[in-house]
Amino acid sequence: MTKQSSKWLKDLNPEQKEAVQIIKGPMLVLAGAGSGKTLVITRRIAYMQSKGIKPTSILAVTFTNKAANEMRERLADMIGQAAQKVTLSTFHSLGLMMLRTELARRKKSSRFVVYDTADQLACLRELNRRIRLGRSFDLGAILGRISAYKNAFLEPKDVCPTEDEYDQAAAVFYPAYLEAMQAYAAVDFDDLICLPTKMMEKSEACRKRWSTRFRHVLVDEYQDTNGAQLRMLRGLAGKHRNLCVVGDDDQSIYGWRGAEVRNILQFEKDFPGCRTIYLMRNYRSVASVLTLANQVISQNENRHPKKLLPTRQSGERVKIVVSEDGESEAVWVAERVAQLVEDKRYKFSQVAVLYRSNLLSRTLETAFRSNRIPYRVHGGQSFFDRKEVKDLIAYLKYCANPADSISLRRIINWPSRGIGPTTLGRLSSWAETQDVPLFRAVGRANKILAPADRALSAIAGFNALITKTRRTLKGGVALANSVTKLVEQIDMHEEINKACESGKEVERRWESITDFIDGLKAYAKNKPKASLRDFLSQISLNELEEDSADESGNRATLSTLHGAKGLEFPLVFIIGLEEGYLPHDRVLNPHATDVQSGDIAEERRLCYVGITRARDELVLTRADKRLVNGKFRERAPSRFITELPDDILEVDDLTQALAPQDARKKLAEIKALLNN
DNA sequence: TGCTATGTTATTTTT
DNA sequence: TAACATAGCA
Repeated sequence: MTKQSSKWLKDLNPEQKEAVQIIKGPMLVLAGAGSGKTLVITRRIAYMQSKGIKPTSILAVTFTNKAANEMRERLADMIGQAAQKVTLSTFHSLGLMMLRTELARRKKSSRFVVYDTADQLACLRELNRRIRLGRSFDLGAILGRISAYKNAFLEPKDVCPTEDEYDQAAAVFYPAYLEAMQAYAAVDFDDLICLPTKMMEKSEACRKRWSTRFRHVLVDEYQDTNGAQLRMLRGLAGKHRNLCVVGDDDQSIYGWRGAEVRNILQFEKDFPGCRTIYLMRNYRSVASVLTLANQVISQNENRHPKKLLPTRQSGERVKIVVSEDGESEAVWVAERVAQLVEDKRYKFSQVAVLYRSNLLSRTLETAFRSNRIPYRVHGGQSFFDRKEVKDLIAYLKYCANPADSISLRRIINWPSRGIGPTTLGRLSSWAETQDVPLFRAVGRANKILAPADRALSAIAGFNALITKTRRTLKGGVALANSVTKLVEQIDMHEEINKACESGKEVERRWESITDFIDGLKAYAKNKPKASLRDFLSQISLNELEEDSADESGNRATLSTLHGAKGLEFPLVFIIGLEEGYLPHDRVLNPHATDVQSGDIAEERRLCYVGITRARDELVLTRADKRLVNGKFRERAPSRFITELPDDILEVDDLTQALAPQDARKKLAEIKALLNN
């Protein structure tokens, strides 16, 4: 073995070594939480390179862009420049890249835009006007079903009729949706996986191109892949079989959006002769945390039975703190954090508070603010989801792709310029009968509307604005300038002014716009060659890095349990350990609209993921009652706690903290204080 | 056409 | 509770 190669095996345990060293053929790495998974993946790539494999022939797929960036950084620390040559991306950006490349190859236009969920819903809303099924449907539920059809590669004609009325509605919407998306020249997230996969399945030459380009494929978080992604992998790596997947069935938490745990449980069947490696030594958490984690997850069935093995000392017993209500829970956590930081036990940045639902972050934020604890909320509403930013993006999308009627509808009367529903209705029915995109009608409005129509001049103004903007939007550094101009021309500031109640609100919203333009500037500076369309797809795929300046700041993290996947913190709080949150109410009482009913096992895995984020100290909390939908409700402790052996948790019941005589004493103390 | 008031209605997780 | 939609009114 060369010196170069052995360098990448240093300080690894035997299983890790094996996972790094065997680079040919299919491999399944079952990597428990905190078992050095990222280390193994990056070392493996470095090792491959040292063995003469070209970095350009390596593809590593991760679940989120953040994970991809992180991995690239760690890889760059190891192999420097060569790290840039490795293709490291999410399934979705990989699919987009493949799609663009293939279309260019076939000399077809790649003038499409990527629709995010909000755009998809707008598209369905549009169709809903036309389709008008007897009653109103939850369009989100329909969208979920359409997504399921797509991921199963079902054509509208293949959709089997069922009794469920949502299934029936979705079957009606499905062909219309496909048609509309085609007309808008738009693709959705599912298309980014399915279209390139279909291309590979249809054309052996195409499949070969990609599987030769990527001779070695690595997939992280394999437990979160869905059926379509498996099919994509089959196309890429089915022949050369140099496919290494890494994951943990116990951390599968995206079943609700179509992830198939089955993929990881059956990998050995899908790729016979595969090597399976267990990474079960945990280097992250103290033993007490691992005991709890193992206990919680062992209640699940249908899993590879396994246990995390501690390598660190025992640590303190995990506490469960019981508060009176949600507010006192949040206050207790905030005060505790403040105390521990003041005692120099932790820095703010070492602390995370995790919860099942975003709803719970509100009270927490209030409590943190009043305790002057700096924090950042991970997840939640994204910057690009804010209304004003979305409006601005709609302008850009329309400029990039006039066929995008959804964006056109969004902006044609925003800010209001007197092009109301009546006018729009006339234009769109003309477009529909002529079977052309809406923008054609907008372009020829003077032929369609009555000559005296007051909307005509408004439309002319709108068209002029777009033409002018489009000319300047060619990309590069000029991008930010022309967006600034656009913002001035539509007088966005005034528009925001009108829409807001308070001056503070105006300030906040206006800041989003300036932030957006700043982001655009930074982007153009980084990638001077990038086009407007590149920029837009990066936004849809969440690929833009957030400002890294405040990431390094010393702040506590508030995050959903889902958002915390892959992260670790010395001190972790998990709040709301109650029936209704963990497991979530939606799982206990499924709705008729749900595509698939969730399952308790996934909720338990979510709990497990949360627990295993903690390095040194873990605190669980719950409240006896809580404000739910504006009403106080009694809350029962989570079954994930009550099903555990008694001695595993230390109970700290704040509601029982004061016996009556103590309470009287306390009261006297307070009175004395007041009298002073 | 736009605004306001009223009612309604849902409240999980996100590439 | 609060966000959102729709109907009704100016």
